[in-house]
Amino acid sequence: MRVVTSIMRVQQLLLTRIDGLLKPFGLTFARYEVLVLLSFSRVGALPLSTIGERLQVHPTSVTNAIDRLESAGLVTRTPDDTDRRRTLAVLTDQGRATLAKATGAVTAQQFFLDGLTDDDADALYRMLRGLRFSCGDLAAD
Amino acid sequence: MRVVTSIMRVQQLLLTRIDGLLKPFGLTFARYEVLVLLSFSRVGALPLSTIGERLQVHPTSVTNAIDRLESAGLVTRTPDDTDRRRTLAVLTDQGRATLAKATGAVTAQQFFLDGLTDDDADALYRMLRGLRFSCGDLAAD
DNA sequence: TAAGATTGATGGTTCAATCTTC
DNA sequence: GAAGATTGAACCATCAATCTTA
Repeated sequence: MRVVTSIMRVQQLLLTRIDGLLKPFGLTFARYEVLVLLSFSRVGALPLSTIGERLQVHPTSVTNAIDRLESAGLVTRTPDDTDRRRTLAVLTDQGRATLAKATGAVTAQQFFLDGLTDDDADALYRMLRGLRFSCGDLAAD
Repeated sequence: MRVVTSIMRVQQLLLTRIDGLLKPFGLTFARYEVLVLLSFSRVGALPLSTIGERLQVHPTSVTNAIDRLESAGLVTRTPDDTDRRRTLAVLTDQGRATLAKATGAVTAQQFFLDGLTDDDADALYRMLRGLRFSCGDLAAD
């Protein structure tokens, strides 16, 4: 049970820390993840439903994130002609540029340097992945 | 970086799962933690500021949680005579009873049985604790 | 009927500002 | 002035209900 509360605390600490790093770019971690996902899709465009599946979040969260990214000019909404129920989120040039800068700021920080070695980080990742599976998370990074 | 996103996912999965277990008792994990903390204090009463420090959350979160716990009749607010700036949250008999039932429901679940051994869980806890320290969390459970 | 997206509601967190009391 | 608690605002997450389209 103490493991559970520890995960909650660490998540909170990491989130506020990362959000602080992303704030100068007008981003939060949630929106940053969307940009990263779009940049991985080499077309730079993805249906909102796909974004929700990959990030394991509710459709409402995707709509909210895209709303704000669109307001900031980092993403545009485009109808999908093959299936007109779908809406595509398209990464703009400005979105790609700010993503590059934001990634630089995030990766410049070393969150684990003080406490963990590379081997420990790897072991930690594998245990967390095991937890995700046992909680019913089918998506593996 | 994948460790960070994994922590976020696991936290989300665990939270929705635990919240689901606590819902029949009219509780959430945040409010459950407050009740647990109060029950540990053998007087069953704690200043709101102390609750915030122990749980590492903002004063606003404590006010919010106590508001709802008080509405449910699980806690009462009492002024502190020694320092009248402070407000004491007092665990009621009903609060103690629902806490007992809720704890039974939570501990009946084994979140890690599928994926982790006891040794792994212990190693996981120690690594998470290391992360907390390197993030500036001085409170150790 | 079902899938994709949106809106409105609720609960959680934080911050900024305020009010009372030390 | 500083500490403790509260209020109002902002953001992120969920669910329930709705609307359009397959």
